[in-house]
Amino acid sequence: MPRTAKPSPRRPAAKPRRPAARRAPAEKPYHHGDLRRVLVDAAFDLVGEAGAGAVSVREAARRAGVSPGAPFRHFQSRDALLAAVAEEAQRRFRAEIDKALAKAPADDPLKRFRCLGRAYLDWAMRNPTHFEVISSRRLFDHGKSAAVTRDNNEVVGLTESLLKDAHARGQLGPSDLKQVLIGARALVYGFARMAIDGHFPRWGVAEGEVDRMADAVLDLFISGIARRPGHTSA
Amino acid sequence: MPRTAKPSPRRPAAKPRRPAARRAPAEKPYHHGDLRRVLVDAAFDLVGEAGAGAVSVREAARRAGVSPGAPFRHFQSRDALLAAVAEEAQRRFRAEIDKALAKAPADDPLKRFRCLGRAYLDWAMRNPTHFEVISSRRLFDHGKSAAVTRDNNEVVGLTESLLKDAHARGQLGPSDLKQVLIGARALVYGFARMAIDGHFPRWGVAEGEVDRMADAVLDLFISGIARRPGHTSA
DNA sequence: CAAGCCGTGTAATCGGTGCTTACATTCACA
DNA sequence: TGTGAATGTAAGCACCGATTACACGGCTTG
Repeated sequence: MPRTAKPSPRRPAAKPRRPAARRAPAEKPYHHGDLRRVLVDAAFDLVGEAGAGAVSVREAARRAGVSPGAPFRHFQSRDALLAAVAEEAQRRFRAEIDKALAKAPADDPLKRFRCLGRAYLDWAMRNPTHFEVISSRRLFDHGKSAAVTRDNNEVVGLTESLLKDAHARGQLGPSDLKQVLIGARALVYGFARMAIDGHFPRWGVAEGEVDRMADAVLDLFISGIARRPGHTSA
Repeated sequence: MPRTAKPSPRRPAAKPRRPAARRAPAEKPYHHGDLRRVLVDAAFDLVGEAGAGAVSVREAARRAGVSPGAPFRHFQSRDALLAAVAEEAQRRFRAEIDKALAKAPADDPLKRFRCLGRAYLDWAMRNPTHFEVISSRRLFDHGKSAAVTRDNNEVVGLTESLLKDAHARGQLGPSDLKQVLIGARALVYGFARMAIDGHFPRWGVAEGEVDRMADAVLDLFISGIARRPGHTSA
């Protein structure tokens, strides 16, 4: 695949490329300072600019100002490079989740639960291509990255424990917790993907409405699982 | 991309390219019978075998027994070929939806609504790669195919009208219909994508449980929007 | 029936891609 | 200070999408 056949912006060079180990930056040291890092950054940017499909080893090498074979010293394959990008994306995603939860009321699990969902949607809609990388396999094999897997499992555990806390406090109705967990996750993941995959226009949701709709749908779901007058909580 | 680097079966050639003009299809007529159809079928199979990424014009040509340039007489680009595959997939998807609705009780909109969701999930999980083709843009531009767009809009309209009917019959609670529509769609789409993208294992849902979980989640959502004792329906 | 247009196939070619191998350079450590 | 390991370059393979010039032959038309 011509990989969307970019005109290949190709930086005008001008890369000091680091203070050089000892003296005189000397134009172009044979060894790149931290090629691995630069390659991941370049690939990360490529994902942001045109999606995972736009990532090519050669383009990353071009942006790093290095020969086409060089990246293979650091990444066994294109997929490995993409996996590194996924790890970076997953790290940032996780950080935003944590930040949002830090701002949420510490003593209301159900509100924290909702806040988690909202933060998830916010990040996904603001970083659609990176979200896709960390979400859909086929773009890269999640099993290949222990870091992504671990981070993911932590988010799962976090979600689960918030739900359990809410249940313990009597905030939830009689529904099965696991079903609620999966339902919530499906709802949020589906909403994010609808946005990313461009489904909203044909479902009658205009660009500017998406944010409010996100809130409304979260509220709808939560009101559906919350304890209601007239029901016991178990 | 080596596009999964197939060993490239490559027919044993033997193309005398005989006159064979008049009768007896004999060996190999210069003109293929219906190359376009055969190419779409081949590409359709490729999607089923290894996903949309595995579709290459050359492989489709190989399977059709024609030269690599031949497909371009029928499809302007690889994307156009993929769009044709998407149309075929969308057609089959739509057919299954209609079939399922034909079996559903005609006088219970809410049950028909649930049945539609279940049929959606069934088809998606049985045809993950084709579902992905008709769902995520980036694989092909939905705007390029009027047929896919039309079919999609019909499904949207169908869903919407079922919901309206349910509301008119007092089967629903006081929630905003549009929010219910989007919530339902997000839930179902998200569930399907979780299955396709391999999320269920890390969310604690084993292979064999997915089907029951699908039912449970549908019920959970519907019970959340259905009219409940103690509430008026509007 | 013959002529020839034109749709549809082939062959050759171009540039882009992932990836490998052989070689060159430099760093870091003994 | 010398040397091996790490890391870059150069060249090249196979595959891909896409384009072009040319070959075939079914079809209409005179």
